[in-house]
Amino acid sequence: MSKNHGISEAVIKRLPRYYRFLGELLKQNIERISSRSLAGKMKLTASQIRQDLNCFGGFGQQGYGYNVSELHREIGKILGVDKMFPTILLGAGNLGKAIAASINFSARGCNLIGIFDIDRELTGKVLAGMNIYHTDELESFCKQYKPTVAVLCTPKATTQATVEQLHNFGVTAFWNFSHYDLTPDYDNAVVENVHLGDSLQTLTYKMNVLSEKENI
Amino acid sequence: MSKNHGISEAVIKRLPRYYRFLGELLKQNIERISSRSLAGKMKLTASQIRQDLNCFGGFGQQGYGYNVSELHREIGKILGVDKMFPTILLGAGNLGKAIAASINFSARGCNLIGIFDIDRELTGKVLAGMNIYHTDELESFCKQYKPTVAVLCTPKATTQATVEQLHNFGVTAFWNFSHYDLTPDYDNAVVENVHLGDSLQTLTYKMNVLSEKENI
DNA sequence: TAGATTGTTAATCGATTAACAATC
DNA sequence: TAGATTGTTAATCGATTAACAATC
Repeated sequence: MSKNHGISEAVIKRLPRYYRFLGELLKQNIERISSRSLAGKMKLTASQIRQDLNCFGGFGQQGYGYNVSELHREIGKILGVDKMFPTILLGAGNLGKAIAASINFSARGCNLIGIFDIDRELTGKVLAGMNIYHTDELESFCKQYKPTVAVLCTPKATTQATVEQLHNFGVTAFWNFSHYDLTPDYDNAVVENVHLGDSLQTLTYKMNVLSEKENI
Repeated sequence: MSKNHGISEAVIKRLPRYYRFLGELLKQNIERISSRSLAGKMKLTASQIRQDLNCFGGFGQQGYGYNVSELHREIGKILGVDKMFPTILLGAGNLGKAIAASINFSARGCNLIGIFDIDRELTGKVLAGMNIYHTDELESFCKQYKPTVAVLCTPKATTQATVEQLHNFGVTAFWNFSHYDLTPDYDNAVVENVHLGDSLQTLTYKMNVLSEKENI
């Protein structure tokens, strides 16, 4: 796991949210904002916002606050929204299809260039404007197009092997939706595990607590 | 937001993962496990596991460790996997369809009983074995079936209004996939926001850090 | 009994919040 | 200049880790 230039995971997780809120303000033609007023909108503290932003530089100005469009641009740069990481998606099942169709990859520095599945029924069909390739073609595709990001919508059982293969082919970032918990042992790899089932269960846990409370 | 019986958010977020790993061990017919050995598998510390579990009770035994099937059952009970919260899904777009089809709701204490969309093109079609209803029927449906959990795959713009409406109809848990950040002002409501775009951006951030490091 | 491993208290570490001097 | 608000240091809070007595 990379050391993230010393920026804590907690701060990193908040960055995309800052970026979104600033984008909203920009749309509303709001020119400047204070940490206090942004904190109000985002349900954070002004202190935390100033601390977070100062991890990356002094974007504000005393007595004025932050220039919305400048701050938005700076955070965008930090997040790499202007990048074009060649990205592939593996597993064109229900979730894979939905992600290919509904995520705006290019607004997030990723360029989706290929979709793969083992099912020959799907191979050749079109999804999100691109052909679905058979997994057999993965190696030659990677050699030619050199993707660096992979979206994993693969079954639990095959994920680990797929990751090892992809890593050999030069993929270093894994957005993992499979039920397999990916903990990369490579130094030069980054992982983001998304486990939707776990997310639903934290909700049901809270729901249980809530309903117990009400039954008292 | 509910106070979760004093259990910290960090612990709650780890519970579903404990449950999954214990389920795996159970499948492998492993009878008992020590906090040390579980920590090795889950890449946590033994200390943390013992602390986490002791929030809910003394499930282990000195000198022995934890009985896998007992601990699995206990955590399942805490998460409420045996519940049957009536659940509805709003928005049968790409993501809504994928979630309806790919999430095992019943294994997580939820019983998906209805899918709704404003698009009359979709109304009447079948998804995940059930009819898609028009949003107009939401009120009468809620009065009859009293769902308590809602999955929101709705557009950003309509989410807040939908939540207010649903809350009036008795829905108290919201699994929110819309791009709108839900921060419920009700006491008797729980929310889990899932923002897939944000998740991808934390990955691209780390990818940027990684590629900068390599270019040194 | 001796060995193992928990439950739990104490120590450490990190993240959030508060305070305030610097400065626009 | 006076008022506002940042950047930054110090204080607080909470979560993780370490240690160890209790006990199976």
